[in-house]
Amino acid sequence: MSAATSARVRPARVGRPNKDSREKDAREAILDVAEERFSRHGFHGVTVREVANAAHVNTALIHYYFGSKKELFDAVFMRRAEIINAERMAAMDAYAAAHGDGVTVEGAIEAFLAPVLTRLANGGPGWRNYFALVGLVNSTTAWGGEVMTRYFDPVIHRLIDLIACALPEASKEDLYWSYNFLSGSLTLSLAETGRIDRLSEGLCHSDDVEALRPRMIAYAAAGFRRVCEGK
Amino acid sequence: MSAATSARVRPARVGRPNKDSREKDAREAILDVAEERFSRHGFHGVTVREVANAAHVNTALIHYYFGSKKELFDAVFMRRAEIINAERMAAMDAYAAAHGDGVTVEGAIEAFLAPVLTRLANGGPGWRNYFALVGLVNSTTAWGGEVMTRYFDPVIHRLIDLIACALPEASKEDLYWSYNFLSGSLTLSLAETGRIDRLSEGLCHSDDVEALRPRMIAYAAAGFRRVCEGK
DNA sequence: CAATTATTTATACGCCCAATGAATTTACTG
DNA sequence: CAGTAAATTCATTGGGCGTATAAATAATTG
Repeated sequence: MSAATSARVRPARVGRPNKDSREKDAREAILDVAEERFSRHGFHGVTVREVANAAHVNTALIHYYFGSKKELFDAVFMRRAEIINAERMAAMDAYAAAHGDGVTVEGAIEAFLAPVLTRLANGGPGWRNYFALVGLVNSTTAWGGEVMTRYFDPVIHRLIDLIACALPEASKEDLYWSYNFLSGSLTLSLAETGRIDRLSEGLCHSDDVEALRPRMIAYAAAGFRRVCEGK
Repeated sequence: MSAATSARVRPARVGRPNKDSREKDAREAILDVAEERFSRHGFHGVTVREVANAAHVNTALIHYYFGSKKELFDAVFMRRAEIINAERMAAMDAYAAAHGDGVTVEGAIEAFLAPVLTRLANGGPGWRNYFALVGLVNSTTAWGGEVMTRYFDPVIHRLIDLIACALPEASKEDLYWSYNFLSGSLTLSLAETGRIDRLSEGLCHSDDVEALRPRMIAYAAAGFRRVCEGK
């Protein structure tokens, strides 16, 4: 189906487990390295040779598993998207079920953010790299919007529906624009460019999730209210 | 000083004015095309050949004027940064002078945003491309934070000082985090990924500055207040 | 243990990249 | 109108790119 002739879909765990006692699959090692590189330099700033070397595998192995560089990128993007989307859906469903009629803007946003912030804080470097990649893709003019739409729209519509319950007077336009502002704030925080560290001369740190979390929720909730209630 | 041996700094306008009666300098044409391409595909997603062809110029001419691809990128980034920075500084100075003791969060943010939003709405495609490029760079992990710091820090500190007048109780941390959220919202809007168009199924448009402006100001001001006043 | 299948490596192809330096064309200057 | 300097082109260099193919190696299966 895909571009190249091969691109195997990981058969049932056969073949030798890897020469030098590497604990993970070669396939997973490739994904990890690619994730880290793509998140820092973007799709075009990374070469498949570079990924192969850093993962200690042969270049051809990447094409054996993924078919092409583009398909490798997609595999990186998809791997954790499915996990985090399921977690966010569950968190919002649980919040809605628990509060039914009395949902608040703050509660909805917190449910929407919690899985991401938890993974960001405790998920290890893989998850941090992944979120930085999402932040980068989200701002990429050429194909960023399209990719984000494909992977993340359902979760976002769930959030907007939830907030619409808390703000029944809100217009669709106001809700979408407000979400766009929230999205920008979030993805810049995820990108971890070290910008706030430099700007604040060391007072704040991009990786300080505990400082980020309450401020992000308060800021976004207040913004939604003001835009959507007009007061 | 720079990488290549040459990289001329535009001498006094000599030489032939350009074969096929082109009105602009070749140099400006190169900058315009590079701006557009870099803003869509990032530094590594663009080749100097591609820029040369689109600008109807020989590849070597780019190296004649700019020395290297990296220096071309820097020239693109700097060209409009100086203009917009001066305008923003002037706008905030004027606002501070006019309101002295009675500055508000809304007023400060409006002064900070006004020159950008005006250029975005009425500055033509060059300015739109430029702002999209800023949006992309701002989210680029590898060197984005550093580049933004170098070019835009003074304006931002001016804004934060102004808001600090309106919110004298605010802590530095709260101000910096809030600014970071504002910055994310703004640069995502500038990036014009078409995301909000797709998300809203055509209801909202990324290039609708008149819809963006009042919502952006209201959202950010409310966020600042809530985070910095804690109420 | 032979046959098979999955994994990994070695090697190479064809293409395009950024960058150079010399040659050439154009316009200005005295 | 010759001389000079800027602008532009041409031809080339060396290297890295993504991808393809086939051989070699290792584990599984009958």
